Amino acid sequence: MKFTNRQLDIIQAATKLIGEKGIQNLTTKNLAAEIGFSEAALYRHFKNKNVIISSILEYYKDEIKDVMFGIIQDSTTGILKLEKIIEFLFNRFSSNPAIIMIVFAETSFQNDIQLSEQVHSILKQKKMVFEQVILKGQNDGSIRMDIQKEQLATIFMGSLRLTVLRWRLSNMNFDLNKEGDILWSALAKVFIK
Amino acid sequence: MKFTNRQLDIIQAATKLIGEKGIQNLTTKNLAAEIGFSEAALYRHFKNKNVIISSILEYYKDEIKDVMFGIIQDSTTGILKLEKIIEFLFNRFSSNPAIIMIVFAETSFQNDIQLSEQVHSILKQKKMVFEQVILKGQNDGSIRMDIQKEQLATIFMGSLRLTVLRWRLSNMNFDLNKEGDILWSALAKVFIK
Amino acid sequence: MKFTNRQLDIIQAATKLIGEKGIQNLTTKNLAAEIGFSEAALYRHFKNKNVIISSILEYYKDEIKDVMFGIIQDSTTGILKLEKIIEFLFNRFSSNPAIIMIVFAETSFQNDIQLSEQVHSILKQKKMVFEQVILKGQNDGSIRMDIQKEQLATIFMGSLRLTVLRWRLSNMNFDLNKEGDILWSALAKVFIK
Amino acid sequence: MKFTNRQLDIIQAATKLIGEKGIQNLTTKNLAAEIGFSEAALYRHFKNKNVIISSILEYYKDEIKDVMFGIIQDSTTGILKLEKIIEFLFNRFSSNPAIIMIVFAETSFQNDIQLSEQVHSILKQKKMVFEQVILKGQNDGSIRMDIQKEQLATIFMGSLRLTVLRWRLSNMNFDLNKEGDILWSALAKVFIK
DNA sequence: TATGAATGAGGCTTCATTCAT
DNA sequence: AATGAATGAAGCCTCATTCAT
Repeated sequence: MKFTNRQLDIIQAATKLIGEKGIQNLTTKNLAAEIGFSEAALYRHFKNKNVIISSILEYYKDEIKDVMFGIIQDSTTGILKLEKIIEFLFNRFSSNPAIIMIVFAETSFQNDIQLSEQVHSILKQKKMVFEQVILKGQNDGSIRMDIQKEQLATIFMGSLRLTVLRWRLSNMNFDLNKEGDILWSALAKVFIK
Repeated sequence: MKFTNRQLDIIQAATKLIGEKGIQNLTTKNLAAEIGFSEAALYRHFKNKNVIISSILEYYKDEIKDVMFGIIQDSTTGILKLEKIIEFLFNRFSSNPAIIMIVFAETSFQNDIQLSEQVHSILKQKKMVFEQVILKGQNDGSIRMDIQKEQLATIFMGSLRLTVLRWRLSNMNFDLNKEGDILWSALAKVFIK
Repeated sequence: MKFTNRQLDIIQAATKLIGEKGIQNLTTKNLAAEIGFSEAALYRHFKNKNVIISSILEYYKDEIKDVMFGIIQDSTTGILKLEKIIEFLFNRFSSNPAIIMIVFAETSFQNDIQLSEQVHSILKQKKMVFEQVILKGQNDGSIRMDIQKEQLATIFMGSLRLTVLRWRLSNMNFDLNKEGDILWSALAKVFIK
Repeated sequence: MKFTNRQLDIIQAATKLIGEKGIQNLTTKNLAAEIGFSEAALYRHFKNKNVIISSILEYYKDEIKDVMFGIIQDSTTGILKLEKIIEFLFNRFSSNPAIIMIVFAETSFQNDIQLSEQVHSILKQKKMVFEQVILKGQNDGSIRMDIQKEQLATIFMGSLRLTVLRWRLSNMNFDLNKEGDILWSALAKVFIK
């Protein structure tokens, strides 16, 4: 196990707080109150607040990575993998909106060099995964080859992110899964050879 | 004029601070120090800090809007308009990276309802502009019609945003304009009928 | 003239501010806004804020003193003088409630030794006036002699002050003049021989 | 217990500060210094400064109420109750002058609607207690009946308050208990049938 | 493991006042 | 006579963190 139960409690509570009002809402006071114990107790489980944030990032990175690798291995063609991934992600965000602000948190941690680098590294890693999937798709003939995998990955991730962001900003007042379907039917036309 | 000179000084200094380390770096103390006067002096020019942030958002909204409308009217086909816009934006961000964190600041203001709505409204407005441009492109035959303008706008804005974000996170260690060209050649293939 | 016109404007505006929300509401900013000019302008007319407060105290001391001396000389018996005075005062407070907080401001200026002494001196002076009136009443046979003038003055002033205070605290939601009449009919029974 | 020990420390220190120089002297900085810990520590014991003030008011309201009810039940006739009460109050103020500014603080909180109402409500409650005592005195024949209990209460409380106020303004340079006796002998003559 | 108490640093804001124009 | 700009001091409050119990 990477985290103790108590640490998982904290990660979950922190996710909720960030999901509600952004990182500025993640104070030790709010966090302790959300969990239902004292602020001091937090320091039994994590060295400091930055380690908590860092752990949150790791936690969701792993969680999403695991599912994505499952999808990648199960699906046959590259284009199908992308379809399954987008389906999973929109579903995940839809059922747990709080994690959106963490998964797309790149701009939130400029403050702190170490967190900023961690966040950048996670983004690069995700991009590489998508590029590999797209490359396979180009090789298996399901994805067009006249556009480089890097640009297709940018288009895929970028439009996905923006759609999810709009959903958050609208206070989730449209059906994200439906919007995801519509986006995918557009992306599919764009990606197919 | 919408703002006094001193207000423009403050907006510029605030932009710099946010550009460097995010909104958490925009404190009254840092801001006053950046401008070179006392914290109290800020309050002669703006009612409070939220009004400063709000003004920054308005300022860059207007600035970018003006140029975009110029481009929209000058260029002939829809696809050319998009090309000019992307060129302008990458150039703008490249020459003044600080504004990136403001123009893409949507996640930064969840804290504050009013700012959050302002930021959402700006995003919606931008999306509509892109949709109109795309619609014209579809009517003039320069842009494909088998994908709805809304989805094309999402693809356009999303991939543009993600590219710029990666540049920031990489500490601007690649040539944003060149990357913009590459992205555009991909998008062009995607958009053309 | 003791004060210039501009100084009288300032005294009047300050009275209004204090009347509305107490001395804590008398800030240079509020005062300037109330008058309709700049804060800096205040310093053309008064050396500083304490001098303004001091002037307010003097102004109303004089104003009330003048009327009271008129009453004292006009009326015949001591008891009639008291009646006229109480009538005048309740009428004055009723028509201009703002001055109540100034005329009864003794607890407001503890902060500042000089103002505190000024306020004490005004109170002592008022008390002496009432004692003289009562003494005359005792001599002319209209006021009982078995209680010392000092105690009768305390009873008179004290009950008057408390009645007016209650009126202010109730947001002036009863008829002060009527309540003054009722109080006076009680006091008259108490004072008469 | 209504308050923790630390809260009582804070109430006591605040009382002292207000007693010395009025509410304007009750700043978080002064208060923390008086107690001997940091400003931040205050906020572990009270939510904010207004709650501190509110607590002070409650504390002394209760304290005085308890004693007064004891007196009311012990004494026989109405007039005797009044005598005991005045004796107790002058003694209390004499031995702890700081609380005077709190018990007579009605004009100090106009600034704040909630405090202002609290202070008004306390005053009304006290008035009612005195009116009840007086009513009993009128029924048991010890207090005159030709003046309404409301007016007698005003006379009683008003003259008491003014006497105490004069003592404070004079920097306590006369013997308050002795002055209380003198006042009472006057009031007794006034109240007795 | 947990907490109550405490704190230094810093947050935003208002205060009365000054000064050049 | 008046003002716009500025300021040092101070206001209230929250932050992340520590430590003794």
